[in-house]
Formats: sequence, C-alpha cells, structure tokens
Amino acid sequence: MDIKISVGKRVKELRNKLGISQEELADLAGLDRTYITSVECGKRNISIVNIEKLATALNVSIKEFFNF
Amino acid sequence: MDIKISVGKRVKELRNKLGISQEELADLAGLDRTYITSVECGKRNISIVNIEKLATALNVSIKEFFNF
DNA sequence: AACCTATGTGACTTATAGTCCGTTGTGAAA
DNA sequence: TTTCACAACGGACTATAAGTCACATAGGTT
Repeated sequence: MDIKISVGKRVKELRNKLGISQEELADLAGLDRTYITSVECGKRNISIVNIEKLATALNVSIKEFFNF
Repeated sequence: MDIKISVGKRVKELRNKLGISQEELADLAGLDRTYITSVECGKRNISIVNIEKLATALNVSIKEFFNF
C-alpha cells in the first residue's frame, strides 16, 4: 500500500481513538485544518517534522505512530 | 533530540551496518549522493516517501527504521 | 426549509526539498 | 608525497512540500 495512504489512515485512526475533530488536531499540532484533511486522504507527502508534530498531538511516539 | 538529527544518525548507523558508502546507498535508494550526506548530517526535513526509499534500501521496514 | 458541525477539494504562493556540478578535507594505503 | 575512496560542503538550479483560502459537500438538528 502507498505509504502516504497508510500514514493518512494511521492519523485518522489515532485521531478517532482520541475522539477529536480534524480541526482540534490541527490546533493541537499547529497545522491547518485542511492540511490535516489532505494528509488523512493520503494526498500529502508529509515530512518527518510534521509527522512528529502529529504524533505528539496524537499522544504517541514516532515509533508507535509507525506501528502499522 | 531533534528528529532530523535522529533520522540522520539512524541512516548512518544502518548504512554502516551494511558496510556501504553514501554513494552506494544513494544509488540503491534512487537519491542523490549529496542529499544522503545532508540527511545524515541532520540538515534535511525528509519526507515520508524518501524515508521509505531509504528504509527499503537499508533492508529495514519503516517500523524498524524508527526503532530508536 | 434553514442551520450547524465536520470534512473534502482545487487552486494558489512561499518555503524548502532535492539535484547537479564542482571543491575541499581526511584518513588509509602505496 | 601522491593517490585513492569517501565524506562534507557550496552555489545554482528545478521540483515539490508547506501552508492557506474560498468554497463545496454530507449529516444531523430545529
């Protein structure tokens, strides 16, 4: 599976587990809401710095984030 | 520790374990020799697609790659 | 119907990722 | 001391990710 799709699904999965909206996650991570959308939809080739921001906001380590 | 530094150290560690040069890794991953240098030096905010290319070239899964 | 909340889309500018050329430094071997 | 392989560095360039916006869509509520 395309890594961008996998990352997107993982973000959505962890976000849903926390029960928060894309907008709340965006605020927590310091990113734009529409950027979160496009990441979750697998449209972004996200960088490691933003992955770290998202992982932190989602309360998981990077190692845990990639545990898929 | 800065995630870019951590990634760089990890690439270098895995590359040395394989006993290959930066240029060989670059060829295996389909990336530029000078780019590998800057990644290893922690100067690059590498994207997930290139992380996947490097992990594959280094014979580890992405999950294993981030096992640090 | 009109309304709210959450999510998705397309287009766009700015920032930087990534390439390509070469140079420099370094350490080990001859 | 030169030769070689490798690693780091630099400038100039192109490709693409980051980041934002107006707007569209889908469901649920009144």
